[in-house]
Amino acid sequence: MDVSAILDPLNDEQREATSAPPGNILVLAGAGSGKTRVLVHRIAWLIQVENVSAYGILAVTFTNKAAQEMRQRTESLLGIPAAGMWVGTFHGICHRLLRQHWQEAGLPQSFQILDSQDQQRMIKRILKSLELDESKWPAKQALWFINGRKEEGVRAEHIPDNGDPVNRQLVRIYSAYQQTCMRLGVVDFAELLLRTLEILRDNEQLLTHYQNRFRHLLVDEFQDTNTIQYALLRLLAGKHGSTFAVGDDDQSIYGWRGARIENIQQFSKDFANTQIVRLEQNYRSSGNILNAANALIDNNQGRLGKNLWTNSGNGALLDLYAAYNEQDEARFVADRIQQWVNEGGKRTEVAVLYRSNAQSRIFEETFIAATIPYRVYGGLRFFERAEIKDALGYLRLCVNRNDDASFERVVNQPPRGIGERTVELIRQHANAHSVSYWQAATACIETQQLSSRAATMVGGFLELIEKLTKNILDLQLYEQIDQLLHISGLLDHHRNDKSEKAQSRKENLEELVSAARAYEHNTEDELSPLEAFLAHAALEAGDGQADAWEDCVQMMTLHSAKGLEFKLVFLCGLEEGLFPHQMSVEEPGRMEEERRLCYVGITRAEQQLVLSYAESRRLYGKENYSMPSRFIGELPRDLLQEIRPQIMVKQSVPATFQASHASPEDFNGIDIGRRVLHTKFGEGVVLNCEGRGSHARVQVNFESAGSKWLVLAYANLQPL
DNA sequence: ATCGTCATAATTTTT
DNA sequence: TTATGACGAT
Repeated sequence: MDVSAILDPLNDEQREATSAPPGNILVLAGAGSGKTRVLVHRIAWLIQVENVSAYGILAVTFTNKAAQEMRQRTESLLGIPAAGMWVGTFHGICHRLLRQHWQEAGLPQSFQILDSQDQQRMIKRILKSLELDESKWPAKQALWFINGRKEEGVRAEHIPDNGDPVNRQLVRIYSAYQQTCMRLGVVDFAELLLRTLEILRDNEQLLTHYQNRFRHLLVDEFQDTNTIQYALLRLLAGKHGSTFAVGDDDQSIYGWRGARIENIQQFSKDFANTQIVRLEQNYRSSGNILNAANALIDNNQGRLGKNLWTNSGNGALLDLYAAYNEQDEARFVADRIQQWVNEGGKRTEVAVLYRSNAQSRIFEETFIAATIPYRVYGGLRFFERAEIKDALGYLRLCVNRNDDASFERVVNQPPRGIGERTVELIRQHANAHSVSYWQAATACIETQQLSSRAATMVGGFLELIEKLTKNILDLQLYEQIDQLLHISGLLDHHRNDKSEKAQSRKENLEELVSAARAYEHNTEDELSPLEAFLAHAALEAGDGQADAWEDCVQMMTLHSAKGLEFKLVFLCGLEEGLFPHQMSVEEPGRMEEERRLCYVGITRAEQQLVLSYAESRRLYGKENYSMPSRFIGELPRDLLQEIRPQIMVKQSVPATFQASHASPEDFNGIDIGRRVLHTKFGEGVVLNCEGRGSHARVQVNFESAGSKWLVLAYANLQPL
């Protein structure tokens, strides 16, 4: 057996983890320490050295992308497809189990999946039917409550009445929501996990079967597991399974949505004879960047403890830019990017990271003005777009007449004269008789509860769906969707609209047909291709933008940057209240997560990290002045290089002394009467100056452009 | 049924 | 500031 291909590319610690005897292993893998590599090599080791059948391996990740990558890299290392191995997200794997055991789970065979949008709409309907005031009972809060309880494995009937009327009402909503889901045959994301846990827990035979099958569990991003995912792992591992968990407590940034960093500490208590391996050698960032990250995260309590190191040298210092305002910050970043490109760098190697999405706007505007191509991550994904959801709504209705969410969505889309009044009648009938909208609509027509006009329209819609169902019965998946788009009138609806939006909607619909054509149906399960495609659409929302291939700067939130790396990283908006975010400052325990988020941001950088903050920032229409983020102060001074074009800030002078005259050193040779050169306005003479630090401004009389006040910090004036 | 106006709220996001 | 949703007017 030649194991050199598996072990040779690894360092000692990676090798230790990879080749450990089967058993429970916890790998604490620091940022950039090769955690995916260890997972992949471990799988190869199990198969090639321990003679484990691929059939006995279950590998779990959090994103579809990570799952794909793991499968791909495993197969390319093995040189053969790892047939029979299960690799997927928790949700994907639970979905697969529920499809196979829908009867045990008490689900209809063709159950549908609600994404969070669907779920929220559904909760809104429930709130209405319970006659609750939406301003007093926001759907979001109910959604949060329901998902939170489900992720803890708690059903509505398990929640004790603690006398709190708010709690009581929320439980009532939870209960009504759950009943409706069951009646309609739909499950939400959390339900996929909870239901799976329940059927395994309550069905000895089933549990034993899977425990025997999956003797080897591998988990990526273990620090992100929530209560139910952890419970699921324990259940599946049983007494005889081996669990190989890889994670980094310092990169746990999803506590706010239920991830429990404690799971990583708990692991060695719940999984017998756990061997712990630390991966601390970092292959990504230069020494200075790593030292900054280490120093920062050292401020957190209760860490498992890790210190990243590298043998690739210190590299450049970290840059820190104190911007005057957010525009100045964006301009500075744009300048540095152009400099990077001028020096031969690629734009794809550059990332602009920020705490909240709202910050992207000013960068976008600035980059457009500077003609810097960029790509913003986040936002609506392909299968979440309204027009795509409309089309899928029709298909779901074909598959499941009881899918009220879809019924309501498409009954008047495109508009066919079925107004709110008619829909409300159907809703009421459905609620009163506990039947689906489809059944209610049929009944309303029969009993002539609708006006003749409405009855005709609704009847027409029902027939349309029937006809559609028949028409597409024997077609290929992509033909089914193509038919649907034509028969439903969706395509025409968007075609008739000349607006730019409608144009792109039409293109998206066409893209949907292509997606269906490219979709490979796994014939293993009993689902029809259409049903499988619908599940795929819900479980894997697809990419945001498709145009990733142009060389452009990457812009994203810190959260979405996790797992990525870039040569040049800008970490922007480092201000108290923004990062760390105000909401985390106020809530106890959240500050450490903010710090981990900052740690994640720092460790994205390979060669150069540029930090920036703005002294004043416009937020929600108001000008805000804030202090530099505490995280800046937690970085070692000697790793930082402060960038302040031409001027020096004197911290010792109180702000109240910032009168109209500044001390000469603020202006570094640019004083009244001096001739200066400006890149845009050309030559001029300094007439006046005021302010200090990065607020310092000068009035220059330009020969061609006339007299202007300029902020010295970014005017980039050359004394002549 | 569609458009315009007003109030309101506003981290982070995958499945 | 802005986006979103609810409501009222054509």
